[in-house]
Amino acid sequence: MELEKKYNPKDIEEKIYKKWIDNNCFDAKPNKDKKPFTIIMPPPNVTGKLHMGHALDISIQDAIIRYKRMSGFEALWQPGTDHAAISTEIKVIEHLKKNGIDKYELGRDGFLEKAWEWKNKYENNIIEQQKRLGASCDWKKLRFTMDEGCSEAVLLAFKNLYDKGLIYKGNKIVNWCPNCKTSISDAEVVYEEQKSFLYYIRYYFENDNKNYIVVATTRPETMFGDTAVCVNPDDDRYKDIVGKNLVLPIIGRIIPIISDSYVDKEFGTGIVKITPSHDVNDYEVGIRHNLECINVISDDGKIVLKNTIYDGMDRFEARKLVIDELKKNSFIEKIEEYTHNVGVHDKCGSVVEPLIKSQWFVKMKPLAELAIKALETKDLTFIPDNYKNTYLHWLNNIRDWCISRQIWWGHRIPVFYCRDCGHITVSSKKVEFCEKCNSENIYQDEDTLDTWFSSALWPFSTLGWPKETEEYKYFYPTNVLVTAYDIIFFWVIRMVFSGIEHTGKCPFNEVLIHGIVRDELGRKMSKSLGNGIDPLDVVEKYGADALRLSLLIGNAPGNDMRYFDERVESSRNFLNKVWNATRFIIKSNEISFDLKIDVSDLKIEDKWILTSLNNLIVEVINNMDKYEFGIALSKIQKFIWEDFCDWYIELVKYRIYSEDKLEKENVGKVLKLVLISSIKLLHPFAPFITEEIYEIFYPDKLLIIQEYPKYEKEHIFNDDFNNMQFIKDIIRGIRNRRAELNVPNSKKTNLIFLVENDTIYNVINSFEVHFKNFCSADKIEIFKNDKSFLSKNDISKYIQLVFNNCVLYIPLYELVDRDKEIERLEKEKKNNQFELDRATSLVNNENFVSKAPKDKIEKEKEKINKYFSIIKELKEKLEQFKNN
RNA sequence: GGGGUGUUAGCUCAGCUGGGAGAGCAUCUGCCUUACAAGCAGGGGGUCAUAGGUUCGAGCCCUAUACGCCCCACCA
Repeated sequence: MELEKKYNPKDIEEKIYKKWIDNNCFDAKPNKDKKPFTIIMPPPNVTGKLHMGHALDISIQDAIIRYKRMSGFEALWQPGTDHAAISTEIKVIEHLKKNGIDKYELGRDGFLEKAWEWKNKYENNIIEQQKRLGASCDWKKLRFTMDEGCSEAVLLAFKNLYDKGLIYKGNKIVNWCPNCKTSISDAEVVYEEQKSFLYYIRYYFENDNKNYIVVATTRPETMFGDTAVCVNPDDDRYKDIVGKNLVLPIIGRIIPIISDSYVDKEFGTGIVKITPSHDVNDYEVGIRHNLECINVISDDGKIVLKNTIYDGMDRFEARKLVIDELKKNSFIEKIEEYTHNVGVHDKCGSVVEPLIKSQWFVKMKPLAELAIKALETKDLTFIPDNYKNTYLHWLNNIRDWCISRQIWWGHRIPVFYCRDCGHITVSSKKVEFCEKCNSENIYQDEDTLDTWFSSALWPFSTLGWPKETEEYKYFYPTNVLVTAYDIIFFWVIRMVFSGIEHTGKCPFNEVLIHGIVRDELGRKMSKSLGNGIDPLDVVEKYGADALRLSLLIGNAPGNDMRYFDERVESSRNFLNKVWNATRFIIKSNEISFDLKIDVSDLKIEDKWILTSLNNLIVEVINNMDKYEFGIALSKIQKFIWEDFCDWYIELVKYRIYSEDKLEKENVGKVLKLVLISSIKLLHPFAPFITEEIYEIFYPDKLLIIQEYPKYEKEHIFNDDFNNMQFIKDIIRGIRNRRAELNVPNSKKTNLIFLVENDTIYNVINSFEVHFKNFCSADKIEIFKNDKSFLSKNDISKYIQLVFNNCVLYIPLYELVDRDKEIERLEKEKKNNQFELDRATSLVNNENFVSKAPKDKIEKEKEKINKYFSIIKELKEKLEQFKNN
C-alpha cells in the first residue's frame, strides 16, 4: 500500500464521517451492562451559522464523549437546536421586510409558518457544520426546543410553577424594548457607555416665581412623568424644603419634595426628579412614598402627552425639543457633558425603556435557594471552581424573572381567560371551556415565553420528561455540562433550579467552563468588527482535526484564547508527522503481524518505548478524567513526535533495513503496537486521521468503538528505560559538542568510553551502531575499570564528557579552537561549582535534613558527589590544556 | 461600588496537591540523511509585575502596591 506523502484531510473526513454514521457509532441506548455518560449539547440558535466559540465547545464535548465511549461507558451526546425566540423573530422580520412583507399584515399564523420555514433551513445548516467538525452526537435523538415533546415539557413546567405559586402575573416596571416591542429580562439588558449631557433644570416653588431648586437629569423628556422631587434625608442643605411643593416646568403640574436615602448627596445637585413609570429606581422610591405613576412613553418609545406638540414624538426627538423649550424660558441652569451607562437590548441594541406593564414573572427566591443548596451539597461543581462565586453572587442578588414576551415565535403562554367570569385557567392541554363557569367565551394569553424558559428544561425535556422514558431513567441526570462563562446566568443557573424543581435532581454534576475564542489582537470576534473567523474556512484549509487540536492544546479551563493561523498550522504539521510515521511503518512491514509481543525478543530501545508509552497512558487517563485536555494533548504530542518519531523510529531503522527477517518482525510488532496505542490516545482529539490510520491496519474494525489504551504492567522495564535515557544523554552530549564546535558530519571521530561496571559496558556496547549512525562516530572503544588510556595518551587533545558511571573522550581538538575550549571549560567549571555550593549548603542545613523527605536529601547528596568529581576532572583538564 | 481574574522567553500561552523554569510560533547555525523541508540536528533568549511575609525550600501559599482584563450593580 502506498500513502500520499502529505496528509490530505479533504479526501478523508467526509468518508470517515459517513462510515461512523453508517455503522451507528454515535447511537446510545439504555444498556444495563454499561454505565451511562451523558452530555447535553448546548443547543445552537437557529439564527445563523457556527462560530469559533461553537467549534471550541464541540471540540471539548466531542473529546469527552469519545473518550468516555472508548472507556466503556454508554456515552450519549444529546444534540439539538434552540428556537431563540427574539433573535429568530428579528431575523425573520428582516428577511420578510426584504421581500416587502410586513409581520402584522401576515398575521400570527402566517408569520409562524414563515418562521418554521426559516428554522428548517438554518437548523440544517448548523447540523451540517457540526458534522464537518466531527461531532459524534446521536443525531437520531435530535431535538428542537419547540418540537412536540419539548413544548409539552414547557407547558407542564409552567403549570407546575403556577400551581405552586411560583409564577404570577404582575403589573410592574419591566425592561421594554421599543424596537422589538416586547419586555425582556434583566439578563438581556447590557450596559453601554454613551456620551451624553447632564441637564440642570430649575424647578420653581409653588406660588413663587423667584425661588427655585435645581435638578440634574440625563433624561429631561421624562419630566412629564415626574411625580416628585427627592433629596437625601441627611442632606442639611435641603432639610427645610422637604414637604414643600414645586411646579413642573412646561406643563405646570404641582409635585411634592420628598426625602429618601436612595439619593446620593454628592451627585449633581443632590436633588433628583422622580419618574416612577420610567425608571427602575424611581419606581421603587414611588412605591415607598406612594407616588402616582404617570406613563408618558408608549410601547414604541414615543411620548404620550395629549394636546401637546410632544404627543407621538420619538423620545429622543422630544428630548431636544424639551431642552429648547426649557432654554427659551430660562429653566436651564447649565448643561454638562456626561458619560454614563445606558441599558440596551442585547439582541437589537435599542435603548431599553423601563415601562410599567402587566407581565408574567417567576418568583425567584425559593428557586434560587434550591440552586444555592445544590452547590453546597456538591451535587453541582464548577471547573474551574472559582465560577461558583459568580454563580452564588448572581443568585443572592436575583430579582423575579420576567418570562412573558410580546412576540409570536415561541411557546405561547398556556393561560386562558374567561370573558364571562374573568377566571384564569392554566393548563398544559388545549382549553375549550372556562374551568369555573364552563363558558366557551375564553381566549388564550397572546404572549409567548422567554426563550430561556424552554432552554432551562433542556437536560430533561430532550430525554423525554415529563414522560418516564427509558432514556430519561437511564441517562438523567447528565454528567457534565460544557459551556462558556458568558452563559452562566442565562442558562446554567436556570437549568439547575428548573431541574431540581421539576425532576428533583440537579441536571448535571459538573459544569466545565471554557473561555471564548478571540481574534489575534485579543478582541472578541463580532460581526460589527468583522473580525470573525469562520471555523468552516479553517476546516477547509487545514482539516477539522487540526482545528480541534489547536483549540484544545495549551489552554486551561475557563481561560480565553486567541486564534492564530500559526497554531492551526502547527497542529496540522503534527498530524502530518503522525501520517508520515504511519507511512514509514506500513512501508517497512510487508508482513502482517499480530500484536503479541514476546518480551524476550525485545532490545533496550523497544523496552524503553514501551515503558514510555505505558507511563504516558497512566498520565493521560489521569488528565482526561480531570478534563485537563490541554495537558493530556501536549503529552501525547510530545510522546509521538519526540519519543516515538525522533528517537524510536530512528533507533530501529537499522533493524528494519537489515536482512534479519525475525528482527524485522520483532521491531514491526513494537512499531505497530506503539502506533496503534498512540492513535487511540489521540482519537478523542483528532478523530478523522486516527480513524483513517486505524482502517489501514484493520479494515473491518472501527477505532471509535475500540477500547482506550490501558496500562500494561508487563510492558514496564524501568532498568532498560533508565539505560536508554542514559544513552540518549550521551548521544545528545556528543551532538551538542560537535554542533557547538562546528564539526561537520562528514568528519568522523572515535569515541573512547571509560566505564565503571559491566552493565554500563554492555549497554554502550550494544549501541555501537547507533553512535555511528547518530553522531558520526567512527570507532568505539570501551575500557572497563582501566584508566591506562589516560596515561598513554595526551588527553588534552580529547573532548571529555562526564556521565554517571562513565566518562567519554572524543578526539575532536585537532579540529577546534583551543582558546574557545578553555573559555568553555571555565564556564562549565563555574556552573558546576555553583550547583555544588547550593547542594552543599542545603545538606548542611539542619532544618532541611530534619524536615525534607528522605529521597530529596539523598538526591542532594548524590548531586554533591557528582559535582565534586566533575569539578575535579575539569580542573585537571584545564591545567593540562593551559600547560600545552 | 461589589466580586472574580491576570502579570512567566521577542509574541501567544502551559505549568496539577510548594522541591529540576516549559511548549508553540519567531530568531540564529548546520543539514533536501532512502516516513516526513508541513522535516532533521543544535543554539540563543526569562530577577516568573513590584515589595514584604510564611517555609529548610515559593512561579505556586499569605499581605500590600502597580498595571490590565472580565462579570455584576448602576448614581439621576
